[in-house]
Order: sequence, then C-alpha cells, then structure tokens
Amino acid sequence: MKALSFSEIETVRGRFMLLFHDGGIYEIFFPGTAPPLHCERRPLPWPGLERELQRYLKGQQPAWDDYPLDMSGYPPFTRSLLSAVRRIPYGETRSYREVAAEAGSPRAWRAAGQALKANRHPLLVPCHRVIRSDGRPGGFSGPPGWKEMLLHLELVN
DNA sequence: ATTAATAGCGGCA
DNA sequence: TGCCGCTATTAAT
Repeated sequence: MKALSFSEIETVRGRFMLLFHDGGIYEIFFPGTAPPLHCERRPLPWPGLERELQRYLKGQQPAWDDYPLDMSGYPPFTRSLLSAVRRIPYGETRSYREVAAEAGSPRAWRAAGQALKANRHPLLVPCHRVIRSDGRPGGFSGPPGWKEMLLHLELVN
C-alpha cells in the first residue's frame, strides 16, 4: 500500500480526521475517535470533498459519490456490500436483507452486519441508511447517537 | 484447524 | 412469545 497521510476537516459537528493517499481515501474518523496518527499531515488531493462534508453536516445533499475510496483490506463480500450501500440514495433507507441481496448474496443478511462493522468509510459509505426491518435500534460503529442524528438530518430535508 | 460469535431476518410452534 | 437456521468474516481455542 502507498504511504498514508492525514488531513483534518473542521465542521459544525467537530473535527473529522481522514487517512488517505493519492489513490483514494483509506479511512474516516468521527470527531474524537482518531488514534494517534504518526504519518504526514497534508492537504486533501480532492479540494471539493471538504466543502461537501461541511455542506452535508449542515443538512444539504452532498455530491461525493465519485470520490475514490481505497477498499484494500476488505474481503470480497464486504467490498460488494459496501458498494451496494454507497448506492442508497440520500434520504432513503434499506434493510440488511435488501443490501445483502443487492451485493449478490440474498441470504447473507447476518454477514451484512459483520461487513458494516468493518466499514472504514462512514458517511461516504452511508452505513447509517441501513436499518433493521423490525424498527428496533440496530447497530453503528461510530459514536453513540450519530446514526440517529445523521438519519434525522437527511430525512428532515 | 476447528469452533464460537457477530451492526439481523423470517418462519414456525 | 421463543427457537431455529441461515451467510461471510473475524476472534478465540
């Protein structure tokens, strides 16, 4: 893998940390969740992305579908599942069953949860749009409350 | 190398 | 209501 750098994005919801290299974004950290990063700090190679993130957290629909993600390290099913999740339109939700089917394994809903747990690209891969079909809370790997907050942000508009 | 556990779901009693 | 099996992946034994 290429050498990683990091960058910070200041938003109304706090300071996000992005790990990236020239080929794409490797990982995104919610405010306060980044481990100590001992690589170089440098500006993002994709100038529009910072603005899209700030727009999104202020309730505007983002246009970030085409920014490159570094999916290395994800197993095959996880890759296709995350790609399927990325195609969920802004403001819509899907069940675990639906995204698993979209990823090509209609019976792998349980594995879909495992794959989402491994998601290094929250927001850009909108895992918060995947909810349980029975309406119970469901899970989220980010900080408590963020899933609900992001859904509310999108559904209000 | 094998087994358990997991961000879930629907069927069936 | 409770039990069962199901899939892909990781963690534990």
